[in-house]
Amino acid sequence: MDKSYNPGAIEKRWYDYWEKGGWFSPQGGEKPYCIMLPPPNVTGTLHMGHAFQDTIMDILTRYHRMQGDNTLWQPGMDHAGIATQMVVERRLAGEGKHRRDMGREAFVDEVWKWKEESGGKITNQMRHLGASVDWGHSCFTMDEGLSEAVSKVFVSLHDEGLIYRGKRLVNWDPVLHTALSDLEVLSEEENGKLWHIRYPRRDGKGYMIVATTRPETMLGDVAVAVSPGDERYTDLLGAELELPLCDRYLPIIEDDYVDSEFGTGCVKITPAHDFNDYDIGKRHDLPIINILNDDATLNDSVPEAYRGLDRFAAREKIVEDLKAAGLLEKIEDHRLMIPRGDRSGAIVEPYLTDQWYVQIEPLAKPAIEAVENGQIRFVPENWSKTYFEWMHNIQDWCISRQLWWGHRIPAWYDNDGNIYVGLDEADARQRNKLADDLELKQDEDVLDTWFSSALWPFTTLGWPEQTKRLETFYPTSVLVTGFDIIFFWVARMIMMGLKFTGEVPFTEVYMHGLIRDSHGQKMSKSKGNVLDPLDLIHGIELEALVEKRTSGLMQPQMAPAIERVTRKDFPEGIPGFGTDAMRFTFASLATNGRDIRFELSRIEGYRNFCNKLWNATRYVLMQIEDETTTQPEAGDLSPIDNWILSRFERAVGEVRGHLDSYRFDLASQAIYELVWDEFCDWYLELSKPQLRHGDSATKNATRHTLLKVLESILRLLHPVMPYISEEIWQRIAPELDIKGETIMLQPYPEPGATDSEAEADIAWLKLMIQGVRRIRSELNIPPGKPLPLLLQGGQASDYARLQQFNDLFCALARIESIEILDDSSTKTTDDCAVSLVDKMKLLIPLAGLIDTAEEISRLKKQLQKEEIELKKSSGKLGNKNFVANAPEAVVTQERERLEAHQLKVDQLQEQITKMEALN
RNA sequence: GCGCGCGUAGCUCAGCGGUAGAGCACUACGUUGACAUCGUAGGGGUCACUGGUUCGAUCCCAGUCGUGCGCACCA
Repeated sequence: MDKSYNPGAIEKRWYDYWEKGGWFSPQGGEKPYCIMLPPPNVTGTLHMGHAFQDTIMDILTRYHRMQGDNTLWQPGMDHAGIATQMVVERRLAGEGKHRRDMGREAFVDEVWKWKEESGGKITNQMRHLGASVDWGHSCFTMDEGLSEAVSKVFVSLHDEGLIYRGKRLVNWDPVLHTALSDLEVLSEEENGKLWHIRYPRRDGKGYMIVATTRPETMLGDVAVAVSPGDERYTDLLGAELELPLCDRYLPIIEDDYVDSEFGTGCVKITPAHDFNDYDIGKRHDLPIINILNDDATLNDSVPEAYRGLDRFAAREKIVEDLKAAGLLEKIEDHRLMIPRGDRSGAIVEPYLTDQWYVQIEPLAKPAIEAVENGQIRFVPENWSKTYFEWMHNIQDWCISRQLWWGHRIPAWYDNDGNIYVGLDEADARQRNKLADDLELKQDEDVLDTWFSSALWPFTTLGWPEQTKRLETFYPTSVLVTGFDIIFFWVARMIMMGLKFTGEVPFTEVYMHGLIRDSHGQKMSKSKGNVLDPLDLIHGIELEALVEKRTSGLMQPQMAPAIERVTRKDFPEGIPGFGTDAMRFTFASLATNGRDIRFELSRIEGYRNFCNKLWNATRYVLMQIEDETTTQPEAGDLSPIDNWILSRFERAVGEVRGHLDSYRFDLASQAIYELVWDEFCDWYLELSKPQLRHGDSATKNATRHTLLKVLESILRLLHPVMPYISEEIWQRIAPELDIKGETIMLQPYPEPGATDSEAEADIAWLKLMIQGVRRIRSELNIPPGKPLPLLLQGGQASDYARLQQFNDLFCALARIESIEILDDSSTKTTDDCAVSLVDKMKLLIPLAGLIDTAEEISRLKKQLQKEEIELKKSSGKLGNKNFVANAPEAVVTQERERLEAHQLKVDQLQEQITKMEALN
């Protein structure tokens, strides 16, 4: 074995080996266990969030597979309508082409080509991550089968009246020329203005002043509203206003919506371009005047001077014209919420169009109940509140998108505009008994990507066919996802799952946090702080990293700032840490928190952990090299063997408990401590004198325990660190006559019996060794210098243990001789450094070694600490209420503490007095 | 406005009604044949603040301050 761990050298071959072995497919077994991969966008690449999520899913998958469950991790990808169409359009733009020139069919062909090219990147990344997904059944949302399922669901919902088509205001993205659902619109506060405009009274008796943030919409005004009972305006009711710049008159109406306190207390009403106004218009039966084209230029219903102008150019001109006409009262600065499309970033317009909707309330109700009654459990539990909050206020879902890439809406129109829905055109004709020669034209629009994603848990398993896979794995076990798509995806899967299968799609939802950079910033290409998981695995030079982060930016002017930060954060670039170190890092970061900061120091630490394990293995292999190691008799096992075996059993219980409760941070910590703090720091060190000086049975037992514990640790670790565990296991398992092609199908450790006696023994031994080491270190006695030791005041148990562990103790503490001082001893201990283990004093003669003054100051420091603790204890016990009310065990424990501290204080004082007398 | 979080060691975070923990960073010493990607020892915290409940609060409750996120919003 290499002297240090080199992930690059080992990771490659194992993934191929596993995949060729076919072990990623379900292996059978009584209990099914299934996780659906949240399908990544086929045209993207995996970012740190994906890698984190995939690590968690792979841990769960491997954990359950090793337990013998019939385990499936179902992979696949999403066609990501808008995002993908944008990517391909941008690529075409680079070649000077536009989709409108090439036509729908040719464009969609282009997208498929790109999909083939790009999709491979993600599978490649997942392979490097070690993801044990069932590649053989990988799905794509636009696959034939999944697409048929989409049509079937659409038709079925339509038959039930739960899908309808309607003309109403939607969020319109004027750059992408499509409708968006509420969720795809992000509103943020921005600087704007509030224009106060004079609307002249028709009777010539002055003005009413209305305030607006979007003056251009005045061209679509149909009324001015005031608050009912607003005394300023009561005399105006029934009067009319002239709409400036237009040849129209507006009624004055009263509506509760108006807040008389805000602005001037009157509101211009533009039903075609504002959601609130739309409602008011309906209440008052007002006309609706749409003034926009679908690219947000002004249409022909506005005065000629404004036609064809972009909405913002129109705004400027209108303000100028109002000013010229003396109708602009004032302009104020104003903060307001600006809605933007989440993909294009364009300001979204409320726009009157025909769209398809899902009537959501009937679907939401059972979905709410499923979480209320515990059929679905959120982890952490709190997320159910967010879920309920949204579900209780849910709005109908706009599912049509004016795009070319996606599932075409299965609806056809005749020349009179009648709508016929069916699985395909023939089905539509048949269902509606249409003549074969009736001309039909399919709806041009496609469905929201999330419509097909909502069906993912059952369509990937074969639905609507009642396949064996569907029967076996549905409902799935757990959904692992980020809270940012709880509405987009989680809620919709629950609704659709219940509707079409009658069962929940999953019984648990584990919501993980969001990976941020080391400064707590969300990672994004535009901020230039993204990390490619592969770069952490393989490493990347600084220059390449800078190039990667600054190329292809939407805002190229950000490049210098990005470069500066990158050079500061990664002055040396990124060394390759390997997949296992990265996975362990992700596991250790998977706390219940929402934000997760990713720092290089963390992954570096876990790379070192890999090296530690690697070298522990080297040690074990060196020990067994020229020996035959056999299963020892129980009686041959020494207390240190029984100790490490017992510690292992405890760790197994902890790790399993943490994995079962999705606490990957605690699980990885438990493994880390077992490997490093117990196995390496203590057992390996204790095994050395054992293997050097023990009899042959002891040596054999020690060798066997080294192998056994290491082999078991590898199985415990495998779900988190699949590569290094496999690599080492392949070398260790044969030594124990364990047969098996791979560690991934070996049984996951189950907790066995612990040995509290051995644990107590070794705890004592550790205290003894540490007592001596502390004296050495604090008095600057070289670690290698052998020392004589005097013992005083110990109990029978101390001396019994001493006898048993004499050699180990002397070896690890570097003690050359031990003398026990009984009460009759006259030997002076005045000039000894002292360390306390329970009631026993460990004394090291200082003659010629160091200055007694140093020892005195060292002892005084310890004394101070003990006195503080003593005071705490005696304070508690002095409180009558504490003694009377606290549980018996707590009081007893406190009394013992008091006694122990008192003893130490006495002993330390005594020693200080003696030593001071010497000076 | 409504909802959900967070504030613990220099940094990043666990913990949680009964002596404050980890990793990294820091200090001192150290090449004893697994490992310097290391070892040994050590320093470092009125657990944001104020009240309350309790024998006992970092933990439970109320409030304050700071901070983050989601949803809905007044033209």
